[in-house]
Amino acid sequence: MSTQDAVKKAGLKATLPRMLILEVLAKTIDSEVHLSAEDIYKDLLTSGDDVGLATVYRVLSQFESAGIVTRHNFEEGHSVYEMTQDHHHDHMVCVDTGKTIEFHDPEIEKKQDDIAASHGYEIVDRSSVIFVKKTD
Amino acid sequence: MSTQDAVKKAGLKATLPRMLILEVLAKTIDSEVHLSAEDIYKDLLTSGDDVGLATVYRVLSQFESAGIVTRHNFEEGHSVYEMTQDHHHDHMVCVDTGKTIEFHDPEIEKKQDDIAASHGYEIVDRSSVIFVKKTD
DNA sequence: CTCCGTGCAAAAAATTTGCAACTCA
DNA sequence: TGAGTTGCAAATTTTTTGCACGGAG
Repeated sequence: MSTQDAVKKAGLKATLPRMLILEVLAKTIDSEVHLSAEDIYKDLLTSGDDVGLATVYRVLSQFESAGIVTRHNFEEGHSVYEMTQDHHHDHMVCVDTGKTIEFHDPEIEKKQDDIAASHGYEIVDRSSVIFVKKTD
Repeated sequence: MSTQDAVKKAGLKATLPRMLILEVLAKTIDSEVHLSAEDIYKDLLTSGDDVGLATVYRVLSQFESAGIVTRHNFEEGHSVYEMTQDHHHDHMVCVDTGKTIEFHDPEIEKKQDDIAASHGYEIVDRSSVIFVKKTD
């Protein structure tokens, strides 16, 4: 499914600002870098694309509702976003360098499912962040 | 160790505002409720204790550095705090009711340790939040 | 023409900071 | 006493909202 289709499927018009924002996010898909609204805004300005910051926030919010992007609140005073990927993954954040590493472990998820079930719940979303530092 | 000692050990004076803030947090230790700076501020005002909101923020920040309290960024636009407990635990947040359930699983932590180690890292902190809803 | 979307500016919400007054050790 | 603390107000930072204009069908 193209990004245009994904946007239309969400009941949103495939407008230029929206496509531009998706492009910026798409660039970081493999780099494990997560962008804030401000980051995306600046990136667009630098590229000569005049998109308002309010629009970036509005679009990200719409995309999040549509499941096109995922929002994270790691720890700073702002949210960061990434394009939603097929496979769920957790994050390892280096407290010294800020580097992010994504990982996935079926066993951990299975355990979490079991624990939720034992309390009468089912999981709708997960957010596991491990703060790490290089082993000396 | 008394709360006074904990504060002094952190190199902070055991002042009235600090003790009051700790008391408010202590009340919620068993309820699995997490308070925001604003919550604590209002609680104190209601009790007739005039502590400035800025002081609440400053003190919470100092307590967090000292390891006396733990800050969480579940998902809203603000942080919530709880007194640091001996045993690490993760959180299950009900998306419908906002209820929080704490749980702990050694196997999950072991797996996380292994994964971090395999990347050359060691874990300094964890934050796993599972968003759930009641099974139908 | 109508609706949806956008930019801009103002508003909110959350948190931090400067500074004079105050307090605990 | 005097370094550490506090309250208040002002400043920041992040995000949301109101509104008039603009573009696609």
